[in-house]
Amino acid sequence: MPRRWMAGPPWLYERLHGCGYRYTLPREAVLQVLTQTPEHLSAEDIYFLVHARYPQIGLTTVYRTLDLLVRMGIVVKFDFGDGRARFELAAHSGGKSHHHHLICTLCGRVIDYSDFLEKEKELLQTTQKGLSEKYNFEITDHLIQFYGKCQQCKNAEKQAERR
Amino acid sequence: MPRRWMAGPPWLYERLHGCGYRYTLPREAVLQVLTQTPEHLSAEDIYFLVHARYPQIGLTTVYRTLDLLVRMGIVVKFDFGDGRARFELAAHSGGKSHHHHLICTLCGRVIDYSDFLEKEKELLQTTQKGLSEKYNFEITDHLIQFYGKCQQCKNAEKQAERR
DNA sequence: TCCTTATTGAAAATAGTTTCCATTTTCATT
DNA sequence: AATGAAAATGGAAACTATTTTCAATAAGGA
Repeated sequence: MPRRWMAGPPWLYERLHGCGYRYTLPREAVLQVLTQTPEHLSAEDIYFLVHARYPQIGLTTVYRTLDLLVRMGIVVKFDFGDGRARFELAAHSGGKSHHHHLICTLCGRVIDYSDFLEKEKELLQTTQKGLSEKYNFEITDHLIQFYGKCQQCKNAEKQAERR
Repeated sequence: MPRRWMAGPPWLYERLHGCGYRYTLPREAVLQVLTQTPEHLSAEDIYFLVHARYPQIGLTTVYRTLDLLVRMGIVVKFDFGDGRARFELAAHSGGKSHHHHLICTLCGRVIDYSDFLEKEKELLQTTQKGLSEKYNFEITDHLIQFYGKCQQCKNAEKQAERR
């Protein structure tokens, strides 16, 4: 039976119970933050946002909850190379639809894009098939990221040159 | 003038001096390890191998040296998601030719493969062009990795099921 | 050889994340 | 609604990879 404080996605209760997990406030609060904030939040970001509304929820629990949600496939964990993990809601759980990331190596900015995914799908299919045959390796996931210089950093560089 | 102890790649001296850096024993030792060991070594792995021959070289220096070599483009730094960086010699510096990585999410094993790179090249070109036009983002690098279950882990799973 | 400056090594600091453990909470069963 | 077993929590401490600090050392141009 749903709780009075249940304000997150209505499927969470069922989903947790289906896997033998309990429905708790921290779990709802974390998921709510991820649902309402479409950015690439770090565990600490999420902790602050959760903590603002529920000060009793600790950082440890946020980490544990994120880990659980990732294991359940509800949340996706990314590594943009700055030493801390980022989390976003999986597409099929109400998150942004399938997209990739452009990462600026100068300022760390992350740009989502969802163009050119057709080519990628092709690549994945070919590769997946070939590799599973050749190495008997079962691909379950992939990571495609592009690194470079964003518009803002390029402009800043030009400015610096003029002086 | 080359040192008596120079045993690493002969171009290292020139390369370092060309960038205003000094030619030192730790730098040579680290590069020598990377040249002789085609695996995906962590900083600590490299430290142990270097330390075996030159016990006076410290871990800090290994980190610093790797950082320098990465910045110079001689070494490539990877992140396979296990919390520590891995290093390999860049293809144009005598390392393995261009390849990608299959990462087993169960045992952490990393398999190099260099098939299916044509499709990837196509993808990169299309994407690079499109993104630089649309977002004014200058792509300088990319990361493509596949995750899944390796043959050994699949077999182990089957074994476990039989019991 | 001398001298400036880059480089080094050891120890301490840092940062993100995980573990420990006593307490609290969930929820199936009374 | 009360009970109790097991799961979940929070805070502190631990842990791990990496970085910084700083005094001592070494490189290499003069």
